[in-house]
Amino acid sequence: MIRPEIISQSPVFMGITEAEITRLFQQVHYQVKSYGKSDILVNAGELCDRLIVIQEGSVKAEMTDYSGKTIKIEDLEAPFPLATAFLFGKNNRFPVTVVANNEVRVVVIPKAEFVKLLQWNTVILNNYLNTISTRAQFLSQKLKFLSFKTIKQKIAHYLLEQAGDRLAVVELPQTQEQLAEMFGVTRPALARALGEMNQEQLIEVQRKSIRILNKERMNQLLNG
Amino acid sequence: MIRPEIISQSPVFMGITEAEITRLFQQVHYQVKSYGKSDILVNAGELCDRLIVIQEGSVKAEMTDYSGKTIKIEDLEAPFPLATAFLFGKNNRFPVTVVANNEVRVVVIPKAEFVKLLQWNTVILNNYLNTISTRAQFLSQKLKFLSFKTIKQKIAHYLLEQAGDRLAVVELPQTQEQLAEMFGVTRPALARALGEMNQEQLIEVQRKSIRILNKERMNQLLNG
DNA sequence: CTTCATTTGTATCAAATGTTACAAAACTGC
DNA sequence: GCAGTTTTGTAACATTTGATACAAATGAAG
Repeated sequence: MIRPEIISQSPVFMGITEAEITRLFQQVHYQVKSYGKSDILVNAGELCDRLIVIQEGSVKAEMTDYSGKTIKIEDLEAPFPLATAFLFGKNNRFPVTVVANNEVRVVVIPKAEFVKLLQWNTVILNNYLNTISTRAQFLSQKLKFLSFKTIKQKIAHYLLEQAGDRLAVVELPQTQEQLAEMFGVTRPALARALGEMNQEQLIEVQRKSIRILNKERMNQLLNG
Repeated sequence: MIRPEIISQSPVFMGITEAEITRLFQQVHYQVKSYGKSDILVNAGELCDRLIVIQEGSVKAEMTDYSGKTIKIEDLEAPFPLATAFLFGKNNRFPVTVVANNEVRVVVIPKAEFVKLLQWNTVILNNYLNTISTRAQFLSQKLKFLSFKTIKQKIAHYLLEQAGDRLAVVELPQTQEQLAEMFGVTRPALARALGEMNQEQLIEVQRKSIRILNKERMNQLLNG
């Protein structure tokens, strides 16, 4: 029923041999469920009391707004787990409705059984802790980034972070277009801000190559 | 050395009897360390490979900016744990420097030992998972809120959330001043946005009482 | 009711950014 | 080198919001 060769590729079960997975799953209760295209796997608001791992096919997560319209949030495919971030915590309800994109087969492990796996197997425990911790760290980073109001602040933060303690020339690894999207601003606005910082002798812009001229004043931008 | 009556109040060890805590701590390696006022417990950037629980006193978390100036981030006191969010995950380094505010005594549990505790004791495991999951959910919420660009969007989101499926009149539980701060905008800007939405027949504002007139168009604000 | 403090509504101006458009520069494949 | 595409620089204008100020409305205390 379960396919260890796929499960073992899932972030939560990574690093576990197929044999070990087979053995572990013999000792917990779980279900393998199949869905056809457009079937609903999970309704938004439903209690998240089980871990769902996609074994075959792909699903999409949709969010329903207050007027009832649905918006697609993301696609997930085998071997990824669903909503690892909502198995625990205060508000452990699915924030999204999950719909099958095609023929889908999933493994459903009740929360209590999954806790057993976490306690039995250090690798699974570490994998799971790493997964949600990494997510929290990612969100935290993103939040910090958004806390900077002006574009110049975002640029300053980004450049100082990229530069670290090393040399003062930062090579942009992306186009300004992509950077602008990361910053959540328009491309001309980003170019304008870069241009102004250039004039203010904060940085020296030469296409993708940016030299930091004044770390001190860059910081003042961020704090004072 | 450890004080079970304090540790048992810590979020991670909540729900465990003092006797059980004493027993558990006999089976893991840990240290109790003391610090004087202004001593540094942890330097930013240091590997976060241990759980630190404050047993007595209080500490402050400071962040050092790129020019070397330090900014206070938050205060933490007994019986709270330090940096639970950074024990696991990809980037498990302390993001802040931790400094003692006064005479401080902490319990330090190496990561590997803490993993043992998680595997031995379901309550600790659940507490810890709940702690970091709740944090991730909180961050996720906050991020969603910040993703709304205009003040009107923030108002629409807030009102629709408050209203839920129930009646269409929302009583503001705070002053506009406080609401404005929550939204990260100035008070006059909030009042202006409310006034405009009033004119546009989206809502009917009467001081702290706001009636939602058109849910459909409120949603259009959020999405399209 | 009167007086004072708080809260709310409104106006004006400046700053920052979005929107749109276009040209210059750099890159790509030939 | 050349033609076409992508990327970048720049401009003009509209929109949104911040900053500041002040008046009107409300609420609280006497």
